[in-house]
Amino acid sequence: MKLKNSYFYTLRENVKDEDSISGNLLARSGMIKKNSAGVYMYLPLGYKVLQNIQNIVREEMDATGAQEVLMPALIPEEIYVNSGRRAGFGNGMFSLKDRNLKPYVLGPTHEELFAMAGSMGIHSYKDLPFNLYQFQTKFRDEARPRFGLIRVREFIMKDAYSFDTDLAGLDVSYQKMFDAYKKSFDRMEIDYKVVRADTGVMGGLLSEEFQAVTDIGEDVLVLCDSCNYSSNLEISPCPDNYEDSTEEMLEKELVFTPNAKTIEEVSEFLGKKPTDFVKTLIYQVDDQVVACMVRGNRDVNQTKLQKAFGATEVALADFDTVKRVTNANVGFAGPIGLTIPVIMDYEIAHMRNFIVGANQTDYHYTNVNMSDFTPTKVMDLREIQENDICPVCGGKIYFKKGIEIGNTFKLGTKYSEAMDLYYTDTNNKLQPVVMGSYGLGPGRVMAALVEQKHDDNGIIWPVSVAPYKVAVVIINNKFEDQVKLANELYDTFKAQGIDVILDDRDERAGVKFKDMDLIGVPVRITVGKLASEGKVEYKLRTAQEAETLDAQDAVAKALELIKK
RNA sequence: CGGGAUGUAGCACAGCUUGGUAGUGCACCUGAUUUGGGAUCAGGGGGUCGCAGGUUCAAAUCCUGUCAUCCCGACCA
Repeated sequence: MKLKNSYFYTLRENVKDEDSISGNLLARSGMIKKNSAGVYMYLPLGYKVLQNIQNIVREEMDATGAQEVLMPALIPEEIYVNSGRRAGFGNGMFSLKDRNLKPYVLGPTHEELFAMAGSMGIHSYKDLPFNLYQFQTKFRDEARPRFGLIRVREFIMKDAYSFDTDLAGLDVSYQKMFDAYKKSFDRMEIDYKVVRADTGVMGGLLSEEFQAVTDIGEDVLVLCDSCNYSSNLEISPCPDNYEDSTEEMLEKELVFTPNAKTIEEVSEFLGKKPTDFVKTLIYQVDDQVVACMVRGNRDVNQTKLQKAFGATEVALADFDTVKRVTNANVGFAGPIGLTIPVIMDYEIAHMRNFIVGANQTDYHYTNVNMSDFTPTKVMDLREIQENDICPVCGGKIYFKKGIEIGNTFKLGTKYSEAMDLYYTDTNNKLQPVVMGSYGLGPGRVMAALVEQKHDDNGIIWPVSVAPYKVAVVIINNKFEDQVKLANELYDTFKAQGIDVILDDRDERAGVKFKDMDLIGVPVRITVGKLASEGKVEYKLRTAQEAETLDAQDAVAKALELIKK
């Protein structure tokens, strides 16, 4: 691309409505432009990056033998109603009506359509296995889009679906996809972790997430410092290996704790530690109201709660509900005398003489023991914390933040049964097809890469995804030897099939350097004063200093790096 | 969906309290001087001040409504 007659712009200042580093750098470098909340234009440079990412993924998908298709975004609502997922998505789906008032939705994910497509090609076990994938625009009406390309409402997703006769076949197909994901992310040089995750709305047997490690990530990754345990915080179990308290059990006592609602306030008032308390939190679990007990320094893991009840929605109960079930203001709930189900974390069974709310405004009970109440259910309810013991090896747990860039699911037969996707086995019996689904978000990869790889001057793209691999910069257009040599270098790279920029704008050198740094071109070749001697400067985006080389050597060096 | 804030030129903002010819920086155009890390000077173009009502002789400014965007929270395969 010769810049002089191309669409190219950069912004010198941050834009107001981008909150993240990546959102700002991508906007400032003219790669993306926000169009409405969570909806973006991909401009030429940005679209090239996106395509480079997609092409890597496409190559790895094709290498597994998967076949590319393209599904519609506009889908009759009844398809999701029939599969039972319409309610689950709720307001997360964009819905609309056609001229005959028939309801449609914009697809947020495509298991149903792929199951339908699968049925066209599946009759007997001889038709299996195979794998279909697509790059296609998804629509999700996020409550709060944010962080540039990371949480958006319209985005391209690569989704793949495997079809097998049985679980053993699924394992093979799954592993192939899993490996293809690893290869793809490795080629993009992104820093990522694989974690076990909740299967959520997707359902199924197993879910693993590929998480790009960055501080603005919205997921918490649970990692172990001595083994390779890794899990999403949502599902990370806490082993029941607490030590039993050996305190002598005392008689429970009602104490006046005026205006002390939070654990901090009550512990200060009573001169106790948060670990001496048991929190009782009132949750709305679908239509039920339940009480959840965890130790004072712990938090309830809502995903665990949700799974225990097989619920679709879990949220802290509102003020009025709390008042109704506890007969007290928020902050004084406790297990004694409650008529709703009481779910208790099993750590509490090991405690003695703890403090709970008394279900009476401004009162708590001290010296409470297990003999004072009967929980409905005792289970692993709390959220794992840093420095906890690793559930696998006993090492120490630490957290990192991550952005989910890929997700692989072993779906099993959930969708095939819902969508009537059966095959005839060797005994002439109908069997449900066993499916897997595999998502990957190229836009998130793009944003995550910028979050991970940037400096004060701008983006630092890995060669594999950089929109242009080399920038040939003419210092001063008035000198014909510079213009001539730069054009020769440009043509040489072009002839090699390399994406190259010729910065032939009538700008000062400083402007060109700043721009090439901002957009993150990996190699810069500067054609300046020494052009008459056939010498140029060669500088990597990551390097501090440039080196002076013969033009041919600079080209050779660049080619070696790019074609590696 | 709850709480908070903001909408003025392509971008970032001032002006609003106390109504009276719409401004600054960057970007853009012309010219000159410059020319190796976001040049300087001079001149210039571009905005019905988010939108709709209302008050007023007069509204960017005051009032009402509405839409949009952002932040915090809830939610999120």
